[in-house]
Amino acid sequence: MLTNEAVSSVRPLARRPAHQSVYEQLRDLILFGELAPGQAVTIQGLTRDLGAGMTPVREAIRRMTSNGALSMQGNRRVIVPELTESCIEQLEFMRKNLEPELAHRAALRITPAAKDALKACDDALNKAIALGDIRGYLTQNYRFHSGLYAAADAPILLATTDRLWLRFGPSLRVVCGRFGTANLPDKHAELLEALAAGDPDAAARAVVGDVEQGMRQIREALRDI
Amino acid sequence: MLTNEAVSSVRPLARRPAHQSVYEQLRDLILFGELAPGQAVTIQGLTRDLGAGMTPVREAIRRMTSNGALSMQGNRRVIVPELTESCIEQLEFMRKNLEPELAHRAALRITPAAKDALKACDDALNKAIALGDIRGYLTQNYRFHSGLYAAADAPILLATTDRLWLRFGPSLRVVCGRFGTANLPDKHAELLEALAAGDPDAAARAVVGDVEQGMRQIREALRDI
DNA sequence: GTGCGCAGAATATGATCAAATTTTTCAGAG
DNA sequence: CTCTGAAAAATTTGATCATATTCTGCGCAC
Repeated sequence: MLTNEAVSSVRPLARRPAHQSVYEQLRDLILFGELAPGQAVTIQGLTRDLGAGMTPVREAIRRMTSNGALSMQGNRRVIVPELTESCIEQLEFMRKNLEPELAHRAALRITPAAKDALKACDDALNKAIALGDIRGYLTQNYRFHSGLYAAADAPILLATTDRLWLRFGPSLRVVCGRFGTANLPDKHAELLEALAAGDPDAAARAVVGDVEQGMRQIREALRDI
Repeated sequence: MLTNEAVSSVRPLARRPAHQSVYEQLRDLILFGELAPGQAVTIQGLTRDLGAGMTPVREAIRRMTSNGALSMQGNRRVIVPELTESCIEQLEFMRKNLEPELAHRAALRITPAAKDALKACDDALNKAIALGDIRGYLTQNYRFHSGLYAAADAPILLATTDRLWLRFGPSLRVVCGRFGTANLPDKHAELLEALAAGDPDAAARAVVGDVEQGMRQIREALRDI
């Protein structure tokens, strides 16, 4: 999604700034469950792990705290926040307001090429599920939703939704560790059919179902821990 | 334990980090229309204006771009974004989803002391209107809404709403410059009555009205320019 | 119109200072 | 003698700055 960020395709030869690259690496760490909820994130740790200088790392951490994806304690430590029941409820409320709307708008505008890309993404997702590849599942699932919502041409809704995903990203690994990736009934097929039929309302309904299913699994996984 | 308490109470002026202070100053500049849409924001300009070092300023700017309150161009310039019609539509959609919900929740939980504070805030707001004090009007209006929503005890919804306000903040000065502050029919009184009556639905309706009114004025003001 | 510096701004580094945490030390009670 | 717990040293980490480097935009010669 990355709507706030510079579009590299405008100038593909320009060397990307380090802070940008660090930010994206940190984003992936959070989004795909490489960082555990409650874990401390230190500047010097990231400079070591990512091989970057201190300033770019600081900026990336600041951006992430601003996104709510990291939280700064009263003492100046930064941790990956743990989701409370209240957080989950708020995230579900917002997701159910935003993502169906994005799907609805996307269904009205999506190009055939983008539909094909989504289909390919869903195939890769199913393959990852079959292989028990959690990282692959999380990556493709994000790319699927991200690709769909990008077609809505609504950058502010998109950026806001992205931030929500960053909030529950760290908990997804826990969910997958608990349930595996096998028993997830697939709302994506329903969504792809709605897109093929050009039915925005059906697309929105499919996304509502996907969101409800996802948040229910997060809730249950965190309740058991 | 006791020694730690003693030490921290002896020194109640816990020095706030500069980057935090700079961020808050920058936030106020944006929120209360001190920065015009389209205006360039430079690091060195802010270091001069705010008397801060470069690192804290850089971090504050990064946080703001991450909030969508500033936008970084492909080249490494940072500007205050101008609202398009599409942006306004998205902002209105989100505000009408979020702010009535916050008001509803706040009405269920707000304490009498907080109600009094809101009333005082509304009085100050009306006084600012009477004096034609635009800065005071913007400040009190933000404090009124912010104070109400804080009572909802929903930090994620609150943070998201705050970011929306940052997006249209720079355009408010234009609105006030065009219309003055006199002809704003007051939804706040309606809201205060709903709070006094303990009627969450009425509070939510009042906020819907306030949002519609505010966004309509932004739309009209920007259309005329 | 194209290419070449030049000024200015942004990026990034490492040093330095300050704060917090962890480890060590040590006195005294049991 | 050992164990406990708090004070103090040591270490880790964060915050800030000065400075070097890189990039962009613009003027100017050709």
